[in-house]
Amino acid sequence: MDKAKGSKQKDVTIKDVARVSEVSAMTVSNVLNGSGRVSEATAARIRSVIKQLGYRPSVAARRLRLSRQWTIGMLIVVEDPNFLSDPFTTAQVTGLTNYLTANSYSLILRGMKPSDFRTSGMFQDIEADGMVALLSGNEEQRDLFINELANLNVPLVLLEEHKPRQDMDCISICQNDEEGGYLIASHLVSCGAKQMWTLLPSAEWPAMKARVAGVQRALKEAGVLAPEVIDCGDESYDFTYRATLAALKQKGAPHAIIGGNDQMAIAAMKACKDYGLCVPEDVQITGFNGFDIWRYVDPVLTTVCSAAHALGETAGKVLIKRLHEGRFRQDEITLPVTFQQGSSTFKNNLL
Amino acid sequence: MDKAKGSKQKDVTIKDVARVSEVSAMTVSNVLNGSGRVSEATAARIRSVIKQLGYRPSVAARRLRLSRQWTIGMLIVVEDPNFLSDPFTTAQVTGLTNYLTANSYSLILRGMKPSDFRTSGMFQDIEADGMVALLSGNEEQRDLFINELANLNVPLVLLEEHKPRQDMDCISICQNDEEGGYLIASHLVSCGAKQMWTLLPSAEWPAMKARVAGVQRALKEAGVLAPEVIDCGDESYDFTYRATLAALKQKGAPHAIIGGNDQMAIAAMKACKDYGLCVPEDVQITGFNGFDIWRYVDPVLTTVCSAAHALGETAGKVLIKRLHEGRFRQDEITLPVTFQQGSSTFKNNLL
DNA sequence: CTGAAAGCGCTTACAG
DNA sequence: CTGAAAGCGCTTACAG
Repeated sequence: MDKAKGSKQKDVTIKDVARVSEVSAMTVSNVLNGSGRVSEATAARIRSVIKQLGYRPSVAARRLRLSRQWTIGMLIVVEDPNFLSDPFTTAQVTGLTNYLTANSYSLILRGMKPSDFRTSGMFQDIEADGMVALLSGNEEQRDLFINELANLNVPLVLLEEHKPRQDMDCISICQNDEEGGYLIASHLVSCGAKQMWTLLPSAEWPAMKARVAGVQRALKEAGVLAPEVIDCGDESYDFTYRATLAALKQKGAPHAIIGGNDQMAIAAMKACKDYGLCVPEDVQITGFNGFDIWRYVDPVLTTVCSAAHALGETAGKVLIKRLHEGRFRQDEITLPVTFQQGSSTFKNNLL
Repeated sequence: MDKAKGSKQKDVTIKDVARVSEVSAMTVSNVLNGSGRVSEATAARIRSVIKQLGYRPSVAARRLRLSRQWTIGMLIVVEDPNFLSDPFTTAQVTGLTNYLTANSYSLILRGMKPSDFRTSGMFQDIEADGMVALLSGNEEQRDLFINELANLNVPLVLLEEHKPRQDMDCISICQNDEEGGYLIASHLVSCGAKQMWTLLPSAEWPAMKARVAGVQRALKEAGVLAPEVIDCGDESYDFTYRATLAALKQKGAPHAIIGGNDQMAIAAMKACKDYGLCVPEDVQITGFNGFDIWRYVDPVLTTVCSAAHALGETAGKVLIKRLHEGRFRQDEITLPVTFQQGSSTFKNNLL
């Protein structure tokens, strides 16, 4: 019955191999795991029986015995049900997965909306050796998820999010978004912009907040007006386009528009064009992230290249290290970002 | 020692709950699984002990006992190490993951290059109840992976790939790419195009091949010249841009360029502009897939909307059904695609 | 309504 | 160099 239900018909176990090889199960186990001493003759015989019988060890049994899963869970919390639509997210997932695969770990992937939070017990079916989380939503919502993850009692890596409490078995891996915002704004100031907008989604991303903070720092240093925040609702093309167009109509064009990410910048660029403005002559525009997409538009976007793949890879690296060493060595790791000049801003960059 | 290595300190087991509740372990199990009859008083007591002790059942133990994993594996084989960079891929992953999560299954994700194929035993660490695969590479390479997956002895779903052999416990889930190609080409013919190029990556995607076949069918029916295939090397922006520009210089502009997907069409559009051509006046351009990206460009791309999310969701649906029913009911499912008029082609569509 | 026993497939000490 | 025994944490018949 259970078999008919689609479970593996894994008929051959270590005992079968042992019987046919005329040894004990534990000798087979020793051959499999290289532990203990087994004569080469016996080992060779066992190996051939394994091949002949098509024996494959049960990882479920090994997991139970060793209480290790060789599995890392990744949770992505975003409003968009298509939770992988942002290339910044996918690059992190890819970086993590590639690292884990190379180190014989598996990745369990799960996406949720901030509002999907239920009371307790959400991830208990995952049973991983560690968790990696990429969260959006307001601080309260993110905290709920972080607490829930902490309840799992496994090491936790927070991507683009600060570690909330010292006593947690947790590390934070960020890129220097604040610096990125600073670079962008300094560049714009050096290009003569005095009045700027920042385009943000309503959903709170810690990364976006940091970018804005960097922008503000640069403008303050330069003695330029703080940027006006345009809330775009969600960060989709349509919403951003409409919000930008509405703002243009209401307030007239600023000197520069700082997109929360490349996609938003591109939507804003289209809105500017449709409003009759030339980029960069009438209004300069910048993005953030620097994936392939920034080149799809004309003029090519000035942006900041994110270390997304490296974020994911680093997450995997520190997590596996943590699993071996018993604790994280740091509370936070920050990866650098780099400024990328395009044609959507001027080039008389004084930096 | 093992604990220090980062395994869960799951100290409390079903036995602990049983002891504290003053019942046997199996009564606790009955409460947990709703099976068997337990008096409401006992059940309530046990539930409160569970909460108080923070007991969480071991899924590893349950898996071993039941020899079911509640896990589906997804394999993505692409040349690009950033194996989630194509939105067509991510939408399928998302569709699958969302469906699985809603049905209490987990998704294990793994990406590989076609050339990463090793001899046998590649996925044995995955131990899932079923596998879903999205493959690229030439037919021979894809066959290697399919065979390897078949060796796992679990039901297999092939996305955008035909089932190679009748006797496999396997189903193929495709969208009607051929029809999509047909719609695109018919549209272009109705818009006056007589000489066309198709832009393809060197890597073989079954989906792309089907699109070309549809294009050819339409042109043949219309008595128009078969399209010229421009091999772009890989499907990245840079490669496609350069290949298109080189072809323009060598052969002059065709009436229309049919991109293998939206990204390639956008790169080609940029190449045409840089070559001094107007779109669509001098050359019409079409994409394929219709994710948000097709709107990022100016003019907006004429394309075909793919059912990517539905492909992934359907994969999950038929797989879980198969797990319950013991066999797949069909060999293949084909989802429809829809034509999407943009401004990168004319609109005097006679269809 | 509740329990004692067996067993899922491994690996880890401990003997020999 | 090799093996018998115990146990990882569950659930499934089978009794009572």
